[in-house]
Amino acid sequence: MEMIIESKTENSVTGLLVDEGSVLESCGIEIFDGLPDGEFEAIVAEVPPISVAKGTTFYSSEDGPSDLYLLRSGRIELYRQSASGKRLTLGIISEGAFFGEMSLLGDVQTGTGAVAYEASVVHVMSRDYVSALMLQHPTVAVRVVDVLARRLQKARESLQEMAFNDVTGRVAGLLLLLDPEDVGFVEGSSHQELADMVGCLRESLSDTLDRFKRSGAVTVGRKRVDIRDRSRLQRIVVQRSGARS
Amino acid sequence: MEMIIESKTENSVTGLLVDEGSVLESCGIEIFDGLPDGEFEAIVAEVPPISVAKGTTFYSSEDGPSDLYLLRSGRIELYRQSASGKRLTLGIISEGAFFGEMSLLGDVQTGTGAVAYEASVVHVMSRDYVSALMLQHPTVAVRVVDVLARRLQKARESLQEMAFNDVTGRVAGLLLLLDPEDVGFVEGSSHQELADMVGCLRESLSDTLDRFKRSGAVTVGRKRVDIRDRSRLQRIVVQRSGARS
DNA sequence: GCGGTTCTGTAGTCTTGCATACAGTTCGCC
DNA sequence: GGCGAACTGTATGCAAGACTACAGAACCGC
Repeated sequence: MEMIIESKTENSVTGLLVDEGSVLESCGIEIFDGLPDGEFEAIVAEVPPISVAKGTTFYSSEDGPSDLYLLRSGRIELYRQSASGKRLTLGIISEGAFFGEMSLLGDVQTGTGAVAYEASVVHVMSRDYVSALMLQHPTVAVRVVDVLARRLQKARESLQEMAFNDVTGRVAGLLLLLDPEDVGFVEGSSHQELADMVGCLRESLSDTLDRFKRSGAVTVGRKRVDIRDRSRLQRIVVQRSGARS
Repeated sequence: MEMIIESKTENSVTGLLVDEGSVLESCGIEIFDGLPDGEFEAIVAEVPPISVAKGTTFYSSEDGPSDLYLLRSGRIELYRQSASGKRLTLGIISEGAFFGEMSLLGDVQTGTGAVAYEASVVHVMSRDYVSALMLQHPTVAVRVVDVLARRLQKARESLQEMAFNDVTGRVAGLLLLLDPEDVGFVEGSSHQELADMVGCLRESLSDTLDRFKRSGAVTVGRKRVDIRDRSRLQRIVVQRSGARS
């Protein structure tokens, strides 16, 4: 259900992952950070950047990824889709992060899709290239471990939320997560997209938002939700997580 | 919801993880396999094995893990628990695998618990020790990446199943997964435990099993389910995965 | 064998959210 | 400015499953 957001002021409730790799240092790629000067450039020289238009599919449900992708700029949506067309957004990968990690495994797993959420630039690296890289630069391997451990953590949190919270609680958590910095609003996502993140129907989501609106917790606009009473949303999340009675 | 099973004849439907690290080679620890002779012994000498009784808690929901654990023998249950006491089994770690990987991250995340499912023996390694180890032996790091990528994959499959399948479909998938070798039965788990794996009430699970029984797909005994018609269960899984109509 | 404990069967109520079906609205494009 | 597409509001039936509440059955230890 939940996307998996990774951000500094992180909300552990939903486990959504957005803005992954937001803390960038020297080279702008999370797993290559801290390499000796010049190394990064040498590595990247081997795999020239490729620009893709919004909507480009990197791999889809039928064929899993066979490469690892480094996102140089733009945003990528990771998702799963059911036979009947229902979609579940697993996460949004943003600048500096990688995706397609299943390709690191010998046996390519099918099931996940990745599509460009907006125009993006990526480096494409083969499984073998990445393996060699990690063996040669242990710090890179350690960084990858770090990122994967974090994503696993988030995925399990999502699982937990899916298991314990009802739609109301999940939506409340999502809103808090999509506005971690407390900017006061969430913009750019349609109800359908939000629904895909929490794993419910669009109608159920609209309905839930409407209830939030009537209770004064939020205000809704087209592709926009303004958070009026953050603490109320927080209370909803707590109440709905496991204490159904 | 789903446990995460890792086994050779793997069932991609549920994404359950059981029998992780079942393919063991030289040293018996998945991440240390393939090290030069003597290296493994040297590493382990630093962290003597510790025996724990069944039911021992390694870390609980309140305080996340601060160490990495290598399971030498026995089985460990990873779980999450809600405020109201509902439990969700994330996975069963078995011989040769590690757990507590969140400790590899700087910020210790809370939420997951780990408890000995049976009498077990573990090595306990500090975060720093593991980091140093990975830097010194890149092959170890690469192995860890491999395992984490696989677990992430499984966790996302569980998420997907949780989002798209109803309880009936999930239970069918669970049974198939708990009997990957087609032994013909699943033994040793109470209805409560099975329910914790699929993320539903015990009553709902009993009910579902009963329906399976009446349809001739299974036979149920105390802590035992015999699978009579495997293909029927498979059909149920497919039908229920996304095509609710 | 007895008593407690753990496990399983059953039943009934009630809420949630899916499925379906439209109507209205805003937006972008021509 | 108008048309079509994408987005949002609303309503209704309906089934799944949570929650509650017991009762019987199998096991365990003494």
